[in-house]
Amino acid sequence: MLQDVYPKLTLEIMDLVGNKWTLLLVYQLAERTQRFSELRRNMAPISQKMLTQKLRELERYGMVDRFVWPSTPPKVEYALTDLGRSFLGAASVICDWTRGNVEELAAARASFDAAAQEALSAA
Amino acid sequence: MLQDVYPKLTLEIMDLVGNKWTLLLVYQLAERTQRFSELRRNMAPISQKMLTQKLRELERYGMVDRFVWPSTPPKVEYALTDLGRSFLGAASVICDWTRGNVEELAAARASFDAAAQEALSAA
DNA sequence: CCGAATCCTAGAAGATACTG
DNA sequence: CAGTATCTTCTAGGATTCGG
Repeated sequence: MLQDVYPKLTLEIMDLVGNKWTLLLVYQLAERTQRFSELRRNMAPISQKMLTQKLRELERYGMVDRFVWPSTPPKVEYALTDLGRSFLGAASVICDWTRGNVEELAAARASFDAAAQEALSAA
Repeated sequence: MLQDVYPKLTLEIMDLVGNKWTLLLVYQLAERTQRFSELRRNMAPISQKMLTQKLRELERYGMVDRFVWPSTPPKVEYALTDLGRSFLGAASVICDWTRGNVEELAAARASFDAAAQEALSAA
């Protein structure tokens, strides 16, 4: 039965992609290993707190590796793991789907909103 | 440049799958056309409000069709559109990925949490 | 039966200030 | 440089009530 299998699964997926930054962060790290400050620039306007938090989450999921260079000033690099790259492969399918259907989605929304507007003015 | 293309895209994706119910609802409707009350049973413990809200969203995105039978008592059926089925194809790739890696993800979390715990007790 | 309207709360996310 | 700590704001989501 579908609903016995997917509830837990979808909740797991929400943890992975169900927020504003995670997917974008994975895409960013896919380009190359980056330091914290680089990431912050490239992910602007993300806050320090959010970036730290999302990086920890991804590290916890085994999708990102964290390398600390014990120097002064401190230097920390983040890189995608194999699991992270594997995830990116799957996630990019929806990204591509969305990109391929972005106009159709926009048209559907516009049509829906227009109908709602008309129903409103009819009343 | 990646970050010029994907921010808007990922936000669009968050609208689609970045919440607790949407993905599961699409999976549920993929099985067959269903009435509101059927859906509510099958999606338990979803609230009426959430179900209505998510159905409207999906309808607005052109992924779900809504058929009203003007009878007493009222009867309303919901069905996936072609676009909805197309989306399901893309979304199922992440679902399958997650299902295929659920143990690896759990192991990574356990390992991360154990390390954090150890660091804590060392202090 | 289907769903709109209202109220309420937990947790997500932002802003700011401070530290090794 | 790479965080942590704290405070505030915002919103998703649940509970409940009412209507056609």
